[in-house]
Amino acid sequence: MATKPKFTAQHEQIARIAKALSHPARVYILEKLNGLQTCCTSGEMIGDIPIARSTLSQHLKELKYSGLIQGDIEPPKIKYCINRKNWKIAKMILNDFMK
Amino acid sequence: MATKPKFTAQHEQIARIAKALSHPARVYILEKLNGLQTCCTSGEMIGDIPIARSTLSQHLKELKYSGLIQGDIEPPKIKYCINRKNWKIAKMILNDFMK
DNA sequence: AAAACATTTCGTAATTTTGCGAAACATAAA
DNA sequence: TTTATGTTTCGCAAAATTACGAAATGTTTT
Repeated sequence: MATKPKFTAQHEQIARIAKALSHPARVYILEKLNGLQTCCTSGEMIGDIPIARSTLSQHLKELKYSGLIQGDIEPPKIKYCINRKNWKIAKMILNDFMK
Repeated sequence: MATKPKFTAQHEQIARIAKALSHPARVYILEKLNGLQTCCTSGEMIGDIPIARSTLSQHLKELKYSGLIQGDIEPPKIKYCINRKNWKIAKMILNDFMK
């Protein structure tokens, strides 16, 4: 019996991770938070990229939703950091896929 | 003088590669062509995924445009293969980014 | 020349993404 | 309590993505 095929959960997971990395602003954010080993406020990021504050905020929200970053509130600022656990998982999944 | 920042070429390159991987149909195609070490026609792929032939064709076109795959015409079929050179480059760039 | 085959292109629609400025929110300082 | 600071949410618009079926393309077989 020919059942209707679906995308596999694995393919969807890889696609979701890739999507998080699919915009230069998000690549910049992730690189800054991961590469420089620091947490960082949106105010410290906005000077480096050609988008409005509200747009940056949207990208941060998306990355938070993806689980790759997290935001720690330190009034009146919000310090964004890499979520090390999920970053490691994403790294393994992508590296394995690109083998 | 405060000049308007731009996204860097590197950030844009990473984003472009990630975008190619950001849809489950394209993940499936790349996995099939790379993982199974074979070339493959669109007719051989269509049975495995829940999209129309014309939509699959669009995704193939996008992957061709990204440089990650290539299509060799063998009338009346078209055999799609991984572009090993570009795949290797993409792999290095992504792995380095995810370090 | 007609029919069959494999695939793409076209036209179009629905949805998602990206972007901005204005307004709102929350906290701290004056 | 007003003002200042840092950031997000809202409302909206423009652009890009995803999707489909129908028609077109190019090739081989009959």
